[in-house]
Amino acid sequence: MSSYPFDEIEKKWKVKWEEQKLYQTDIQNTEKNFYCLVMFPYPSGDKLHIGHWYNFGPTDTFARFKRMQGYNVFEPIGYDAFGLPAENYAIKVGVHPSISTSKNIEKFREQLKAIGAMYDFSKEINTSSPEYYKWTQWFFLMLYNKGLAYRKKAPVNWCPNCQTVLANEQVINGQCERCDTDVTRKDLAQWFFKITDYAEKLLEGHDRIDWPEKTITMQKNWIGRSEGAEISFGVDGTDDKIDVFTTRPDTLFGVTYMVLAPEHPLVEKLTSADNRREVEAYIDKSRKTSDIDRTSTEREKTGVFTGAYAINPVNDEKVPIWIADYVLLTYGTGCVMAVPAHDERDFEFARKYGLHIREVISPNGSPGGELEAAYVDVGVMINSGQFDGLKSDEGIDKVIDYLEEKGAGKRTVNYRLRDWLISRQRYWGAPIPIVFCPDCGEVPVPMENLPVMLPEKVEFKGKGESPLTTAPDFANTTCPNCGKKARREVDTMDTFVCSSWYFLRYPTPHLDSAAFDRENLKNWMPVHQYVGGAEHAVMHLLYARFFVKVLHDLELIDFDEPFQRLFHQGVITREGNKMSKSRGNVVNPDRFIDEYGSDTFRMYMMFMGNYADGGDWSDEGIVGIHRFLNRIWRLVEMIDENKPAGNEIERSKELERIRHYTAKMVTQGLENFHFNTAISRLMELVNEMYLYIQEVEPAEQNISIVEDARETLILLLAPFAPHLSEELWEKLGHNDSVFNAQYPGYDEDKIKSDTIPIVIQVNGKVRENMEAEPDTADDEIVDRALGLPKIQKYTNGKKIVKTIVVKNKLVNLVVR
RNA sequence: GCGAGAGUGGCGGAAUUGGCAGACGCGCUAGACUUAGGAUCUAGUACCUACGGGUGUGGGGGUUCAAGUCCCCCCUCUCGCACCA
Repeated sequence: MSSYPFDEIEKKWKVKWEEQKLYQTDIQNTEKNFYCLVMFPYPSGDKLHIGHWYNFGPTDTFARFKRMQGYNVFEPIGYDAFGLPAENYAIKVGVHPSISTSKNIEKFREQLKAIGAMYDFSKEINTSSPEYYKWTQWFFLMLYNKGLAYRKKAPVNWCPNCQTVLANEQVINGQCERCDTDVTRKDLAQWFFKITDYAEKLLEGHDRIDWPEKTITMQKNWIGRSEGAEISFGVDGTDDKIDVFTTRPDTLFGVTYMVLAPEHPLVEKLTSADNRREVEAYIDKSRKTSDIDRTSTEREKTGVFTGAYAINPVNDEKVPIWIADYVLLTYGTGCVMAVPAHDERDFEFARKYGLHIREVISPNGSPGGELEAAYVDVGVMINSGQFDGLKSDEGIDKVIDYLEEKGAGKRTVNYRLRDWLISRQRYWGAPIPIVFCPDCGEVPVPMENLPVMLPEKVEFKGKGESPLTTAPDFANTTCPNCGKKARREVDTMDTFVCSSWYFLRYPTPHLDSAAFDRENLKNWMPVHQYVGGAEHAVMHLLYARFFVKVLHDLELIDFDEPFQRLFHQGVITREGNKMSKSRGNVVNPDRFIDEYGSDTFRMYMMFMGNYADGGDWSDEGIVGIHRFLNRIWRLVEMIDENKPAGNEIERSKELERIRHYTAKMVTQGLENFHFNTAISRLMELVNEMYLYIQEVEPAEQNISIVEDARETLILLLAPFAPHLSEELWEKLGHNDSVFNAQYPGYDEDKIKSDTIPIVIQVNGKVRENMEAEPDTADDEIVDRALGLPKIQKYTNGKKIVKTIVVKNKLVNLVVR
């Protein structure tokens, strides 16, 4: 295929842009700033894959568009460089993570440059550099000092493959988010961030950000706010209390038994001698059951009786206390009051074990006899003492009021969200700046001693203990408080901690007096446009919001949401299948960049389909875009070689109309990330220009319209195909970069044509078309339509019962 | 199981305050140019047709002058949640 010299052009402009420092953003600028951000990559040993390109290429097109619209655009890039692959590589091959990581970053940087994006490489970030992780540690201490970081022993998620603990968010369907290994439980002392304190603020902020509805819903569900009451049950024959959380206090009179999670601390104490063996066997069994099995809704519920009884505070009734593994220790108080008549799970359980079922909510106010299934909807309270006859939804409040009066319960809000477990038993992460002193206990490393440097010399064994234990110089230290011998914390931080604040660092990546520059961030934050994968909805995107809200509460920043507008790119498939190494259907970008150039490659990705939906890659499809760019290249040449020299008006009208229409549609398309249709409109403009220069002799061609169309085309193309457009712009005689040029506007009046095609239907079927002037009166349109021979064929001898006119669009004649 | 989204030519995909279904591209067909062309330019391309038309947006019903678009039922796929008391 003959081709424009893309190789030469792309090389030429990459060098020129770098020489001119075209993309170094003036960070001190205060007006019309635009912060356009992509989720920074993990620099793996592999090259940039197509998913990176799909995230970065189209986003750069958007950023360039904003720049040409006159914004001072900041488009930074960096490396989320701490993480497991580098460490696993060290275990396998013996290359130190710091070496492999810096090598990978070098490679990545070269690849990123191939995209031809406006990255300001002078603002690059590397989360694994001490210059950066010093401030990650500072964040830890800040949270620690505010009581938002704490250490506690708890049953935690353990990935046997990664040999480390995981946060709840990082367990997907009972499997490790990274490697899909089944996660197990371990009792370990671990560090947590108190994100639960921010549940309410995280929910409130959702109303003020322009994010995909789906992502907001996922966060809301993850936080899982529910309103209800905490109710205190006595334990028969003891002074113990069992607190339960319920959203249905209106069903309190229907409680016929209680269920505790098997791991609940009270179980040991409550269990009677007669039941002990059975209870212990059950606890043992449920410990061995994996979480995936335990939380499967398919599985039949099991449980055992403890031999103890609880006292219902509203009616002093004695009800048996059971344990069952469908009750989760981690939600609410770890126990539930069971109301089998009005809860499906309790109903199933009661049926199986022959427990009593008492109806207390009736659909119509009268008892319904034996229930076939749990009735969970609103109804009228019955068998509920003084509350009988109340509508159950009103009863909720009344019952809580009564309990509060009696001191047996209170109104509460419960959340599904758990605190964020941030410690990891791995080497390649930011060390947690804490020292354990035999006398002083847990002591934070003083801020001025940061960073706590990762030791170089450690053993990589992958044994489930932090490799930092193998560095005596690191692990053994002195207490910052009393100076005695002490031990350092050897766990490192979850890499999601590093990525929770990187966007604050980009404008001032080398600042050594603070993590970020508060005054400067006033000009840049919140990020105006953030683009990245949807898989981070309840991980990175929730953590980053948490960090920003904490900083805002501490009055260290002046905004409380990090990302104003968020967009998730879709996933690229091949022949309808996800790309994966195991399938062997991965597209290697390099091959296509060699063959067609990076302009073609990035533009084809945008043309494949809707950006939010992803698209299906086709080795053949890409030639369409390559042809299109060639067609533009030739078009510009052809116009140069046969210069228009006339001013004809008739034929050029349509060209002029399309030029303005295209500018409008491309502008709107880019604003909304509709790259694919924007490119289609550009193609239409090119097609029309070809027709014009072929149908009209150069001597007749309207100079100003052709020149304007050509210039507009290049300007509109520039965000999509930056190298080619820059070259063509230069060819047109411009000295300055096309990216310093102004984005073309359009004239609405010129988009309107003199006549509009009107569709004529008879009984809803299209029978004829005609041209009419815009806004022609309805009567006239109908008269003209009735006069057309083809229409008369359908109306002759028939009665017109109704006429519908849609202005400037169609006429429908209903005949009988 | 629950929730959300999607299903349109041979292919990727356009078009939803209801108003010509299939923009744009791939592929295919024809013509032009050409020594040649897997380059380029132009035109055509949903299906059926006794050439009058008729039928078509996963399937079946409905509302309407008019339905890919709205309503009801069903099928398939994708994503999210999965005993959250």
